[in-house]
Amino acid sequence: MVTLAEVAQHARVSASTVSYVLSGKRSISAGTRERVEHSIRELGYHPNAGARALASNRSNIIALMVPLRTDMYVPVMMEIAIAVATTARTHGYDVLLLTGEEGPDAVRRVTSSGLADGMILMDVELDDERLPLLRGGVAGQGRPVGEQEQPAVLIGLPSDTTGLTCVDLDFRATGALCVDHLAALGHRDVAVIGEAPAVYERHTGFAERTLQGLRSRGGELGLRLLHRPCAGGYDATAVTLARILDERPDTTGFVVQNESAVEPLLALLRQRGRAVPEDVSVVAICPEQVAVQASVALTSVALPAQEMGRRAVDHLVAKLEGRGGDEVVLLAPELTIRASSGPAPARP
Amino acid sequence: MVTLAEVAQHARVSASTVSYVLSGKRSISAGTRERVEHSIRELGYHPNAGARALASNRSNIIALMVPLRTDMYVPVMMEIAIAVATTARTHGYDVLLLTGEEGPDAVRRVTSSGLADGMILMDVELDDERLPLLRGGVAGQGRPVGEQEQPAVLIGLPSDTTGLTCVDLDFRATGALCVDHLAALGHRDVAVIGEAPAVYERHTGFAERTLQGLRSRGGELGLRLLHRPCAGGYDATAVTLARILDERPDTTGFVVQNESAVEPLLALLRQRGRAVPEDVSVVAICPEQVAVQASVALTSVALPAQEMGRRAVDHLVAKLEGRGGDEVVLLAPELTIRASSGPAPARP
DNA sequence: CGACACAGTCGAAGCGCTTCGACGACTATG
DNA sequence: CATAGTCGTCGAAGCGCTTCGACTGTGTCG
Repeated sequence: MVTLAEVAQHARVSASTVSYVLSGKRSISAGTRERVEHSIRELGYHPNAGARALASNRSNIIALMVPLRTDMYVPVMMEIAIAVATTARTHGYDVLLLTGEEGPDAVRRVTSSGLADGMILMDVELDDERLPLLRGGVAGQGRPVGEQEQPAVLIGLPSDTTGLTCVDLDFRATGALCVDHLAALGHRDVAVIGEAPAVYERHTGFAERTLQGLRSRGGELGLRLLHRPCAGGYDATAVTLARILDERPDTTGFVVQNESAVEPLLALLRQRGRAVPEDVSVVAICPEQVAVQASVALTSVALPAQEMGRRAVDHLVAKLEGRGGDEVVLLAPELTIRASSGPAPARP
Repeated sequence: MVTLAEVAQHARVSASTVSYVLSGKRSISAGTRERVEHSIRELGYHPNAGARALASNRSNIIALMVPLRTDMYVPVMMEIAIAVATTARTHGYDVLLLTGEEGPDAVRRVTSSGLADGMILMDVELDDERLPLLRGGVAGQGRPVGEQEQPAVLIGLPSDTTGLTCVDLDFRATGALCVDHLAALGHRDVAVIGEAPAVYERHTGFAERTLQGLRSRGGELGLRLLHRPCAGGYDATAVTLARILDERPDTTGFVVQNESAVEPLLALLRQRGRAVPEDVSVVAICPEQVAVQASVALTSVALPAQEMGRRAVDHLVAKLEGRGGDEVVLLAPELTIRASSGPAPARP
């Protein structure tokens, strides 16, 4: 193992000089810098992470807490995780992968052991038990003794965002956008095939916010909106669709939020002789890829997974460097019109 | 921040005693142990990771290198990653998430900075460029100067496994198992819908090995086997299926390896009036969940993602603790019969 | 032309932990 | 009863790095 001292010796300078060449925190003459850099390359030196963390009190590691359950949006999670990892690298950080399993304990462990400099949390619930540990110092509202603030960014939006930095798609606007589109095409009866019931029971923000957006805009536009949670998969979707058409036979518009209900829905509609988009229109909220690869290319609002991962890291790094404070970033949804939506059929 | 020294002071013992209580490397009297543990709890002490890594030369971190591309098997990757993370925690390790992006450099960086104690690599190619850095000391075959061995476990199987520890599903046996099943049901013309062409071009081991298994057993049993790569998604699958039925109209058995071709295939067969399983049988190689949720519950060989993640960690930890050496672990495939396969229809 | 700023370098302290050797107090052994 | 061994504890020496203050030499200004 090559150490700083060996590099220093090889370059005939002191250890501190090598350190300053590496960090750039003091000016170094061009000649010295070159000699040192040459020695570093020649010896294949890599600074020891532990020593660095100990001395500088920064680990250059970001913790990423992913949900343990794999019941939803797995590809989206993965995409976010990968975007986080690659973006972090461009800032010189590595990413530590935590699962939700440990819950708040993980936050405490990582914070107080100095394992990570900051953390990014995915799949935040509306009233997440980890939040108290993360909130910035709010005036007159100290944290429990011995707990210090951990710079953090949430991907998702809890109900109370004070002292928190959050990045998320604007799901309210997303819901509104879907409704707008269908209403503009003349649809009056719209069904919403939502996430699995468990997702609502957990009070996952995005699902509820989408619904709010759908409902409030739907109300404004005078649509008849029917929302049904759906576990996804073929059988569950079949049941959900049957119930919907039973209750509201005139339904001509569908908004689907559960990506694992998308393909089953299309197949079922086909089976029932309802052509897409001639008889019914379908708008999905799902990753681009799912929309494009579906058996009917789907009009959809994309889930900008990469963008969210990138933004989360950028904000966290800004915080770590003392720039920028708490902030809620809501990404504007974009609707892409594809082949699954069209004018509502003429009323009989 | 609470330090070891403060705990020691609080418990009225020396710092080293606290350290030994924590590590258990020397015997401690029950009374002292209790006092120390009490102080630790009371002060909310968490050892500083950097200091620990520096002094002990072990970081208690495992690096997990996931493929950058998200073109295949994303849920499987995610499941493996989560299994790795949770299993690692049970051994007292955390997991560092690396993307394939940096390639061999990431291996070098992590190795020589002491960031991680060992690594797990996913999506290994047959002749992966990272392998030379990982191979154990093979007799008479030293590593380049300055490179030291990094304890590693691969998930996947390269062509040359000398000096390597690998964990994978036995894809050869998997292929054979699929063919066996179809042959036993009387199918003579079997088509294989494989992974995307790019996967074969990269020489990803599992795809080629599955094919070998299919072909060799198919040959023994006298089947007519037709293999076609398929990018997945509806359109690509439609093209692939059309070609297959064009070339071999008598095809009654399908083996599908690309999970994103599964649902499209079922829809397309339905459309062409070929009933599953009455007219054609389908066997899939995919995660359990996909098989169960499909529009026809699929007879399948499951991809044991969790199992692979767990095993990889267990083996790596064993290595790190000096137990066990290089080894290739091939998990035996298991075929679950569901609704998508049945006796071949009588010949006209 | 002396005082002063500043760039460039060094030495040393110290980050919080592990671990080695030492040492006193006991217990077993012949 | 002397000797060896064992158990439980301590002190001190680092691990490899960052960073602070100090020092030297050069250029600048009044």
